[in-house]
Amino acid sequence: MDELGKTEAALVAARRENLAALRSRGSDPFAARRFEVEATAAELLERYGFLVPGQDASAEGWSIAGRMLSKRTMGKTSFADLADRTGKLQLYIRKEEVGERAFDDWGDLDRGDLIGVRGYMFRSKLGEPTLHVTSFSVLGKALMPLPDKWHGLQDVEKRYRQRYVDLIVSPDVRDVMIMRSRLIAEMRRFIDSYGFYEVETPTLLHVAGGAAARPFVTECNALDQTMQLRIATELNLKRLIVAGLERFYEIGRIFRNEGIDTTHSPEFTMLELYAAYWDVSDMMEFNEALIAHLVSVATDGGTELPHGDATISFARPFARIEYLDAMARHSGGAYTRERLLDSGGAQHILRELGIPPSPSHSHALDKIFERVVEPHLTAPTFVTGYPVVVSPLAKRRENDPDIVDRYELFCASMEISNAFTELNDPDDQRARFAAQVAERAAGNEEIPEPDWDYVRALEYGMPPTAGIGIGVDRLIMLLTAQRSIRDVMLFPLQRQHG
RNA sequence: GCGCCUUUAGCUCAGUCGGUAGAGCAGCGGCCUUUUAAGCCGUUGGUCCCGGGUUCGAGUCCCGGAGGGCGCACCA
Repeated sequence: MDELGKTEAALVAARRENLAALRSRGSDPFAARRFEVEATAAELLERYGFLVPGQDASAEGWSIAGRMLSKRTMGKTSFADLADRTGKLQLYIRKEEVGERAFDDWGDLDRGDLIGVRGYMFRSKLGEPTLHVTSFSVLGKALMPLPDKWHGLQDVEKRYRQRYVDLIVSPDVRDVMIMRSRLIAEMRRFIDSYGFYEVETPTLLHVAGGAAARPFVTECNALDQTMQLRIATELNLKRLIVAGLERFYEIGRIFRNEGIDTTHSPEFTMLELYAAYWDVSDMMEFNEALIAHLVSVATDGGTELPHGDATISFARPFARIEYLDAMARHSGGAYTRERLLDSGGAQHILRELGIPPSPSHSHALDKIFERVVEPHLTAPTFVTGYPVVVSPLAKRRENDPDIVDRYELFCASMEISNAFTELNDPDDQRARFAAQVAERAAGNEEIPEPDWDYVRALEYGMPPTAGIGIGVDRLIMLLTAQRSIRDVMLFPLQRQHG
């Protein structure tokens, strides 16, 4: 634990004195067990919105609990702000009504203390709906001082490291986290309405596969074996397609041992969903409906999201463009199919762009796309038809075997989802894994070791299937207009210091 | 990994040309029966991120380091 500075120690000491005073009057904050909460702040504000200044509803008593965020005492009366999970409610208390002993307790309350109060609603002279307190109990004491009541917590590092403090004093942050929870619940509800099961698959794996990323490595003591944290849920989920579950999804934590920036976190939440007998076009319809629905929820029925100084429209249908057409369009026709689908041609384009050479054809294509096309994808856009070299798990097009039936949805220059018709031909899959072995041997550490049992699963027969992965955190960023992925995570990873 | 910015009281921030550290809030002591960043009077509180260096003298200048933010690189 960090040592306290002298000033801070004095503040804590003052609060401990108030704690002792409360205990001496039999009001030990830490002795409280439970409190019967009859209403929330939001409920009382809603219910008594009709009161006019000076009017009260003293016939109806309510109890409410929360944290006292400020106190304004004027001799024998006092106002305070009480915050619960739904918002803030002003409290009003008079010494002559609650008695000296209770009012002394009130005087020993510090900003941040937890209390339960009973009283009735009225509207104050200045028009604020307020609970007139007739009795209260102290339910917990804040020994540590809260940040500045006006400016709140501005220190970004402290906000992430002590998120509990940030959440106490920053309503905006709390609102984002609550909206995140609502949106994920809404995602589940929407998906469930299509008859999907929610499943959970292991995060600890012997070989992390299904994506290209460096894994976290750990030890399993009981097995005395090295394990990896999953980098995708894809392969296990498709085993469940083989198993016959047909429609299911997983919303789970994924771990990638790579860079950290405003759109990348080492652990993040991914939605992966699979539907037997769907193809990529079915998935695109579903994806578009899901996103449009979530935009509607986030904006109270709207179709536009704020993004920086602009707004982005999510009115359906979203834009659609073929991968190769997008490359051609944004290069003035210079990046042709022939050049892109040839490994040497792609490397040559990299040189033209001044990008260092890539270890593989697939890597080169991703670099080119990222540089040339992605910055233009502000409005929601489905980019369709990816080269097979960047899609080792997707099914080739019937009439164009160099291209797979896949799309990625981009928005605000971020990749939001990635979907394809799944490759279910075990021989083709085996061949593509074998090609990856070569790439891995050539030094691309992000290429996973092949999961040969997955190929064996395909040999039992997998129906035609479409699958999708959606980066939940990035989607929440979009829906809540946050510029950093850390701002949609409760406890973002920070370096340990000391 | 590279660049830019940043770190001063519990919190939010000033700190000039290098001259011995300031405000507001919070806290503490008063006054105050409808306030809301309550108000008024008084007052406590400092490892200026850490370590070196230059200097008579460093929060300030120089070097090194740490944490954080942003950008680049990296990142299916």
